[in-house]
Amino acid sequence: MPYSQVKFDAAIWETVSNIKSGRVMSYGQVARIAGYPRHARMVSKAMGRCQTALPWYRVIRSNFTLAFKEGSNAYIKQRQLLEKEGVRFVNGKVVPLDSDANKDLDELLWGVPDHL
DNA sequence: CCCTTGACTATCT
DNA sequence: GAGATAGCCAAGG
Repeated sequence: MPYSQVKFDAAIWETVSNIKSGRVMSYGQVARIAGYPRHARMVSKAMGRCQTALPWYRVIRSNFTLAFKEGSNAYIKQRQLLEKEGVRFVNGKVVPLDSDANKDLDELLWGVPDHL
């Protein structure tokens, strides 16, 4: 089957639009779940082509950092949108939802890891 | 064709 | 843990 950008885009948009508020997913995960493994790099392209509203900001790197250059407009916008949904950041990295058990008191109270 | 470029990832040093 | 390296794959020059 030849690569169809139309079908690829549709699959990606579908997957991204299903990410629930306050949750995030990596580019690789989106690509894989959409049925296109190893197409992480293409996910951003597909999202850029989407004309309707899409929760693009819920897609981040596999290492829990944002894909845009830190300090850039896009980075700030994405971070604000995520924080508005309750996503917390520590050291520029998104805090996984169920990691509370692994965090010490200082980090829970102040959002600052002890080892700095 | 060959080469470069990414909103990427995994695996070394 | 920060770099370097090597895969990855579609687009565009």
